[in-house]
Amino acid sequence: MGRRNDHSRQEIRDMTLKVADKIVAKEGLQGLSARKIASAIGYSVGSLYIVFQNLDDIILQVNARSLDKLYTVISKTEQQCRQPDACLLALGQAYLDFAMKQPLRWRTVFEYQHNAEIPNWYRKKIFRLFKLVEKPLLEFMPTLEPHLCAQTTRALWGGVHGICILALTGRLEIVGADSVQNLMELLITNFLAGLKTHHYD
Amino acid sequence: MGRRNDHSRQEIRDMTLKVADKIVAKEGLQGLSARKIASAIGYSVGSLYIVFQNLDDIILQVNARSLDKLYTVISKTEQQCRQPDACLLALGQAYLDFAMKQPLRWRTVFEYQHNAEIPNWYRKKIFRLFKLVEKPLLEFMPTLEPHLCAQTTRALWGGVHGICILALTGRLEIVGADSVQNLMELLITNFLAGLKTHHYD
DNA sequence: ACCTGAACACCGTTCAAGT
DNA sequence: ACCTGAACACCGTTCAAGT
Repeated sequence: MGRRNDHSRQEIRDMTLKVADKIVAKEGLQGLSARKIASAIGYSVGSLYIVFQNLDDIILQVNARSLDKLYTVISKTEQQCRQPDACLLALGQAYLDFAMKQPLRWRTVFEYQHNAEIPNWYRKKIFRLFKLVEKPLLEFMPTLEPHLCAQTTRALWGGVHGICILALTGRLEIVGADSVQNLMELLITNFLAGLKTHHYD
Repeated sequence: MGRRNDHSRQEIRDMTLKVADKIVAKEGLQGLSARKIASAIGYSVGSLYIVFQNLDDIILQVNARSLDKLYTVISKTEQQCRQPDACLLALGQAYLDFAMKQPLRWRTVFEYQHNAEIPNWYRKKIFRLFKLVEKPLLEFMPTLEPHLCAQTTRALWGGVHGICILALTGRLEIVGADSVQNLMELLITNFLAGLKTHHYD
């Protein structure tokens, strides 16, 4: 056995990630295994460990692709709206929409606990997402100092995220919430209305 | 082998849950396995499946105990405060505090995806928690109709929950949030201030 | 009747061995 | 040099067989 040279290392990487991405999207983290990926790309399990460090590494790459998809959706939303408060609401709804349409992909991004440290190129993908929210928030509250603006954005994101994850994991259903979109609107509009009452000068 | 009769079924149940609860608290879901529980209680794996349906069943029981612990903490908090807005903030902080002190237990409650349907006795444990939040919220907004009060409570819970889960999974750190408690206060106080601006009559 | 533990169908990861 | 697949140490769940 051995010595096929059918594909370059880069080609094996690409095939692996394509297959892993598909499995995560269709079956989630639970459905992903090194053996399954290997058989799908026509190589042995061992080969994966030549090209990637481990499964953790592969999942990080898949999650990076998911963040890119999310960025595409979120930045389109940000470009389409004018008024800052409507924009923030639309961004929250777009985040929810992405989570609902790609539930397994989205959950993998947030539920998988990476063992290795998160590399900088990955962190950058997160930060540029935040910038898309900080911008309309600053328009909404022009006197907000940068640091408070950043923290307020993170608080709002936390809230929006919580409603998404509870919806996806069926917890909102259990609890008798009638519409996720409704809860999202309640959270965002009340939060923004509350922010306005401060009118920092 | 077989026929020991050292313990009644109920005793085996109790031992199992005690051990499972300890493992979940110390090692989380990942550390929990039927084989590990079995060896800890001195019975074979097969015995667990005589007394419980499967691991799913065992985890549900463990999560029920966690909800009881949470209820104890939350109800104490609710009793100690007078002003409704301060109370709601304190409840959010108590929820966060529980999550931070029992991270693995708390995460198991929310991250484990049960295969079987959630039984009614378990749902009741959730509803009585909500009542502890709906009460001060109604005091804060006395004119809120019951249904909107329930939905508003769920929206606020979603928000609070999101900040907790992002904190526990290290996502807030990655994102450069400086203090979870800070974010929690930002979220709750702004949400409540926003609610007040509606003054439904 | 009660309990066991081998069996089945899986895991992630490694590394000696084959071409 | 490149790749394999058996090996190791695990999984959840079942069920024939032993006392």
